[in-house]
Amino acid sequence: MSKLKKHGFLVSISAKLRFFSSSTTAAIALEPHGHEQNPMNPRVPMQMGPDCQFTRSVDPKFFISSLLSCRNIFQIRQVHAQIVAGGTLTNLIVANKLLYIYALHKALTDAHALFNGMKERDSVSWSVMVGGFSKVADFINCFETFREFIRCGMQLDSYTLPFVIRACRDRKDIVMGRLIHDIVLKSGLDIDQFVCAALVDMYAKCKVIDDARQLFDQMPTRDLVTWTVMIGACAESGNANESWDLFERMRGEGVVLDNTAMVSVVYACAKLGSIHKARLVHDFLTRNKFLLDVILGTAVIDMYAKCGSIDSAREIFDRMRQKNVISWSAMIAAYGYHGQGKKALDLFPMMLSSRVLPNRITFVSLLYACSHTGLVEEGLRLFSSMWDDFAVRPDVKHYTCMVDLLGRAGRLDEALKLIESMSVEKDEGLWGALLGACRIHKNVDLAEMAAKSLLERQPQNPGHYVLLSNVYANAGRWQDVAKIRDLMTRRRLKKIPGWTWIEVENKIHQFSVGDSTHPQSEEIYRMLVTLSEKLELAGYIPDTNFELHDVDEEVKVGNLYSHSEKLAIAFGLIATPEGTHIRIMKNLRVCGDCHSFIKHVSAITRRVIIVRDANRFHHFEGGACSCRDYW
DNA sequence: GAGAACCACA
Repeated sequence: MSKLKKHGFLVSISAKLRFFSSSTTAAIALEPHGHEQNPMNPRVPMQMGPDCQFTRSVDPKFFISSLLSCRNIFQIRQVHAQIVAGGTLTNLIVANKLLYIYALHKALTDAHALFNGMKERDSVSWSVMVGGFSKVADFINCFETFREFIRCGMQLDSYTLPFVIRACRDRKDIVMGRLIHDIVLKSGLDIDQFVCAALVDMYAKCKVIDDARQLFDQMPTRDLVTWTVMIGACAESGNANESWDLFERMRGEGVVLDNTAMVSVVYACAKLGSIHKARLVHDFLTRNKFLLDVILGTAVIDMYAKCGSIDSAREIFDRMRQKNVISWSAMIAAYGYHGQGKKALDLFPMMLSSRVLPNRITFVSLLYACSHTGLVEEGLRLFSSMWDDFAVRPDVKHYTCMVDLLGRAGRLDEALKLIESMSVEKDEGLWGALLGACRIHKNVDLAEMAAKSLLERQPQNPGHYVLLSNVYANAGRWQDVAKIRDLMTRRRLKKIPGWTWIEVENKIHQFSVGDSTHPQSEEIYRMLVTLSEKLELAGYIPDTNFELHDVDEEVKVGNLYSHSEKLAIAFGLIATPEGTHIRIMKNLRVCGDCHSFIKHVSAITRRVIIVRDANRFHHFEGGACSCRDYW
C-alpha cells in the first residue's frame, strides 16, 4: 500500500471506495482540487474529463462515475484492482457501475470477465452486458447473453430489450426481430417508448416499412425518438412525402424537436428535392434557434445541394464553425454532382490545410467530380495520390470513377487496362461505367464485352439491355437492336417508363411520355409546337437514335417527340416568369436528344434550366451545360 | 447503478 500512496489518484479513489463501504456521509481529508498525477506516467496528465473534480464531501458513485470520462483502459483496470483489494466489489451498485464503464469503453472482454465473476447479478448487470455486446456488434454474445438472461428466469425489462432489438436491427435479422417482438407481446410486459421505438426502428431498418408504420400508428403516444425514427424510415424507403406529412403532424401536436429529429427532417427534404421545402426547413431551424452543429450543418449542406441550390449549400458550409471529413466530403460531392469539378478540387487543399484527412468517400467524391467535368489529368493524379500520400486503398467505387473518367474522355483502352489490373472484386457499377463510355464513343465490341458481364450479374435489370440497345442503335445496327428487344420480350422485361417532375410555385407537376393528363395540357402542347419551330430555325434536329423508346407511346409534336422532360420544360416556360430558373427533377439520365434539346431551349429562351437527374444536376445557361458535354 | 433516433460518395 505504501507504494500506491505515491500515486495520489489511485489512493484517493481507493480510499473513497473503502470509505464508501462504511459510510457515505462523513468527510475525509483528500488531495486538493486540480490536476492529479498520472500513476502510469507522471509527465502525462490524467485523462479525466473537465468535470472530474474531487470534492471533500464523499459520494462513492461519483468516484466511479469520474472514470466515465477516463479514456485509459489501463487506469480503469487499476481502479478495478483497487476496488477488489478494498473489498467493495461485492457492492452490486459498484460492480454494475464498473461493468458499465468497461462496456462504455468497449472493453467487453474485461466486462465479461467481471460479469462472470459476479456472485450476485441483477437486471442492471444483464442489461449492461447485453447492451455492451450489442453496441460493439458482437451479435453472437449479445443473443447468447440474452438467452442466458431468460434461462436464468430473469423478468424481461424495458432496459434490456431495446439492446437486443437493436442487435436484430444492425444484423438486419428480421426473423430474430419478429421472434423477440413475439416474446415481448406474450410476456405481458408493459411496452414503454424505448421498446416501441426500438421495434419501429428495427422494422424500418430491416425494410419492413409497413410493419414499422403499423406499430407506429398503434402507439397511443409517441415520443420524439419514435417520430424521428419514422420520419427517417419513410425518407429512406422512398416516401419522403410521408416524412414531410409526419413532420407537419408532429409540429401540429406540439412535439418539440431536437437536432437529431431535425437531421431526419432535413434528410427527408433532401430526398424530396424541393427547394421550396428546403427553404421552409432552413427557416424553421433559424426561427427555432437550432445550432447548426457539424451533423445538422452537414445535413443542411446536403439538402440544399440536392435541392439544386449549390450556392446556399456553400453558404452554410462557410458559416459552419466545425467541419469534419463528412462535411468536407459532402461539399466536394455537391460540387461534383452540380458539374462544378474545379470548385470541388479547390476544396481539397483547403480541407488538408484545416487538418482534416480525406477518407475513401472523399476520394470517391473527388474522382466523381473529375469524371463529370472531364478533368482527366487531375483525376489520374488524385487516384495515384490516394494510396501513395493518404494510405487510402482504392476500392471498386474509385476504379469505377476512373473507368468513367477515362471512358468518357475516349481513353477506352486505358479504362480496360485499369479494369484488368484490378485486384478488388468487380461489380456491375464498374461494367456499367464502361458500357456507358462505349455508348458515347461508339465502341460496339467493348460494349458487348461489358454488357456480357453486366447481364451475367443482373439479367433482370432492363436498364442494361436498354444501354446495349442504344449502343447498337448509335452504330446503326438495327438488327441487333431488334435482337435485344426480342430478348427483353422473351425475358419479360419492360423498360421502366420515364417520369419527370417539375417544381413550380411550390408545387410538383409530373409528366410521362405523351402525357395529356395535365390540366394545362393543351397549352403545353401548343408551347411545344412553338418551340419546335424556333428550335428548327436555331438548327436543332431531334435525334431519335438514343433511348430504347416505344414509338407507340410517343406523340409527335411538330418535329419533336413529347418525352416527359420536354413536356416538363414546356410547362416550365409557361408557368414560370421570365428571369426565373426552371427546375426540373427527372428520374432518368439526361442524355442524348434530351440533353441537346435542353441546351437549345436554354439558348433561344435565355432561361437557366436546372435539371436534377437522380442525384446529378445539370445547369443549362445560354446553350451551355455546367457538366461536360458527353452526349 | 442500465435505455432508443441523426450527417457525406456510389
